[in-house]
Amino acid sequence: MRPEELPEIRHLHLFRDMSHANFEALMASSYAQNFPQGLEMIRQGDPADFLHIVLEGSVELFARWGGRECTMAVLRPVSTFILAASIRDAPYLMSARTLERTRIILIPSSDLRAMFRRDSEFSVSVINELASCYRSVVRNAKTLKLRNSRERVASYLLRQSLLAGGAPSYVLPVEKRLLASYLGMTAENLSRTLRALEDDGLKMDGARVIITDRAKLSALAQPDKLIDGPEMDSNENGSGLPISSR
Amino acid sequence: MRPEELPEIRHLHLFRDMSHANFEALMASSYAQNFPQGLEMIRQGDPADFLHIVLEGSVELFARWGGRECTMAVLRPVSTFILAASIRDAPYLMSARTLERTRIILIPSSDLRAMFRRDSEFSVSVINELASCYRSVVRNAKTLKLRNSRERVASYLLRQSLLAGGAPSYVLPVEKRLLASYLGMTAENLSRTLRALEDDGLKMDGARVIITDRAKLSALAQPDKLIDGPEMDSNENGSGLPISSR
DNA sequence: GAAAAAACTTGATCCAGATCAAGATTAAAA
DNA sequence: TTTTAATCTTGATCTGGATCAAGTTTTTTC
Repeated sequence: MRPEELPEIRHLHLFRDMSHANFEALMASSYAQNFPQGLEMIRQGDPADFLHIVLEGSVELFARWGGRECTMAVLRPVSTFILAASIRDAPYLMSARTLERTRIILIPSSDLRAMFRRDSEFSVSVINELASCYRSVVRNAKTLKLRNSRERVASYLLRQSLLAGGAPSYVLPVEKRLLASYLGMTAENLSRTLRALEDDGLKMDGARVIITDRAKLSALAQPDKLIDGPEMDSNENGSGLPISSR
Repeated sequence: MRPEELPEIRHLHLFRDMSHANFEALMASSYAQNFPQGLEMIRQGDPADFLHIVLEGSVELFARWGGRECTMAVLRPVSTFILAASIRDAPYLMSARTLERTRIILIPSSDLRAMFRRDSEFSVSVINELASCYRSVVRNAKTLKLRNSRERVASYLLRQSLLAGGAPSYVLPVEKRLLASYLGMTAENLSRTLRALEDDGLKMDGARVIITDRAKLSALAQPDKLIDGPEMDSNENGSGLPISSR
């Protein structure tokens, strides 16, 4: 692990409150690994031996069942993932693959578990992190059950715009194919939906999103604090396509 | 709060490992309340001032958006709910209403937060509980995104059968109307789907489920450990219709 | 126990979104 | 660059599940 990487990790909510010594100890048992693009580094069902941290690149969390597959989240630096499984010492519920060349830190789950038993500051951080992640997934489930696909698309685009500082124009952070799967629809249907939204204040130019009439788009998306956030605690994000580091 | 109730609460994973004194302290600041049937005791968006525990009766967690509404979980004694919101000191993401006359214990969130900062045994329990809940919701999201409604119904029925000790026949623990909403479908469609499953090893008699050909039904449901459980740790359940106490 | 109000079922119809099938773009590889 | 392989778009069609509309059964209330 490179020395300049430590502060980046330390800066995460999960680690910023623990003692220096304990942080060092945890990092000492961890190691970095570089993965090429498109590598399935975690297979659902495998034992969760490591907590993962993306340092560079990006990672897709996805789930498989039968022959089907769907995107559950995309993670970008710097964020942790697969925390709950590491803690429960249980099998991964999701698989993970790199979307590009990606650098990952691996923290042995057993060290992690030992650490929060020892460091009560850290255990509080773990609690907060897990609670945030939980709320993220609940939000996600709400969107899936309460909104139709057009509403999911519109609210996603508005949320992204907020994350881009309220900018009326920005570039999609992921391929449309992937976004479609994340939003629970087919790529074809996303394409059509984006086109249809041109009557409602949206313009697409390739991967560029241009919000031409925010009021109109909002009327359709009906963004809701209890689904789309933001969560008060600035940039937690738990796990959502909502890109951004946490 | 009645004295005979304390052991029931103490028995929950969340509380069984903390010191006697701390448990007593937490209970001292808590109080019980009885709600009539059909009362909306929690409204999404309200500040999460209390951790709730169902002692008697049953509670539906549901979400609203726009005019729509959907069931997210049903809780039965003895289980806690709305833990993550209490911890984050954040607004409830879901509403809750009683399905019958229900007795609830309310633990002030601030006391809860103070306690896990003080009692490290307790903080470990909170971590485990949250991690379990998280995994439950992820499972739920997987079912919603990967299975169609017939598959969700079939796998739900098989899961319930397992919870009933593998019995080939049991009574649905909730109204069909509610089950339908939980499974992300309309009541009409659930009705038709149950009927259609008669070709696949299922027989309904009112609220009674009779699995006439488990192999056939399983072939259709393709039950999966990573979606349908069980989670190793015996009866966690986080939040799912899967009834059962935790 | 009768009346009223739910929950449930069944049928007819409709529609959002999936699937199938080509093209059109864009990106990656040679 | 040229070639090759993705992703993305668009159109045509199909279908799972929603919606609408009665009935029927069960539960609740008086």
